[in-house]
Amino acid sequence: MAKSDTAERILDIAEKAARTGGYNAFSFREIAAEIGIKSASVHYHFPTKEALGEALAKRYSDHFFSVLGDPQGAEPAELLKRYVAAYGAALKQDGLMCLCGVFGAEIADLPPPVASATRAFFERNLEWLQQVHNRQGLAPDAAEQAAAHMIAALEGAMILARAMGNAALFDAAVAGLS
Amino acid sequence: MAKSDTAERILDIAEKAARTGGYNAFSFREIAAEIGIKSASVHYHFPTKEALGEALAKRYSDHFFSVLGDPQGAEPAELLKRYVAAYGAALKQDGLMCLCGVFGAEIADLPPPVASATRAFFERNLEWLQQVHNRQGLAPDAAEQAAAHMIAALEGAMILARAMGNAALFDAAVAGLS
DNA sequence: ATTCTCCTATCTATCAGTAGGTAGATAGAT
DNA sequence: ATCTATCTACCTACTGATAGATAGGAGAAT
Repeated sequence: MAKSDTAERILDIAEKAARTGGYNAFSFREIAAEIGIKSASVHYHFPTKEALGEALAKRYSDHFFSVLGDPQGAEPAELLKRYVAAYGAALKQDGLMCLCGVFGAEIADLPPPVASATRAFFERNLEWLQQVHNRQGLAPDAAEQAAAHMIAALEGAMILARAMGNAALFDAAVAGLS
Repeated sequence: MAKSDTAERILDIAEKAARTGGYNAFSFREIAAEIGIKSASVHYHFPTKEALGEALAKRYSDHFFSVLGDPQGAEPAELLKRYVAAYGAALKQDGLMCLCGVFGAEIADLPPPVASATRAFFERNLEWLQQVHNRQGLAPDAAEQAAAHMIAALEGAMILARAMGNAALFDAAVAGLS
């Protein structure tokens, strides 16, 4: 196995906590307790908290884009529907925020490697969406605007829906997007 | 004076920290140190952290809506421009996130009174916008959708712009809104 | 086969730092 | 005298992190 089972479990537990309450919401002790090991053993897999945070953001980003697939693949309209659905699934299936949305909100207080991995997530989002919008015939400027707008609306819709405790608000907020 | 000068300074410092890194980013000790008093003295003005957090969200909300004014006042189009500008100012003048945007992202981990005050902010936003959209002739359902969409896009645009370290992305993301 | 060596993954025990919070004293103003 | 706002001094709980020990398995050398 490339990554040990324990390392994956650490990431799973940390991700859930981070997507609930941000970077300060997961701790080595709590993760360890949930797995049934000692906090020192968590440090064996991830030497520092920022290393764990960085791994978290990278894994989240990779999973996210593996779901979306190639922006040059399926029909643009289908890809955009898939994109909106991916955010909706994160909210409704997991019942959690987008990891990088939470990290993005507190980015100025994150350790540089974590902030950087978070930035990379949004950078990849912008690129992916711009490619899809280009295929729809939008000019580069318009494609960038449309991409930024979609990301913003989706991240914000998650916050709004969670803050109000009303998942239907997510759908209302993104109704016109795809 | 209704609120002592010290209490206002406490709120100012806490707000800045919270809008940078969330609820866990401000502490009684740091606030006290910045003012030049002891942390026990901060507890005199706000007995608990959740009381401070609640006061923070309420003051932020009140300031915000006092800037916006009466939704039945100026022309709807003008009000919407003002609404978008209020978010833009929070980002560009203060260089910070929307307080309730940050709190909203981590709402599931906030003490109930803070979560409640955060929810109230979004509730007020929805109501204010719905009134304005109603005046523009939108049906109730469409007005609610439009309101949710605007809030989402603006909160998300702040996150995106800050995460990417590029304030122009905010403008790009909200270009079509008002 | 047995022994030696190395690696993985965990443990115990501990550290310094910081968190929020409290009790009780005190100086100064009303 | 009382109230306001601060102080000193302390508590318990938790944070991330480290040092050093240990058990068990894998592979190589004898």
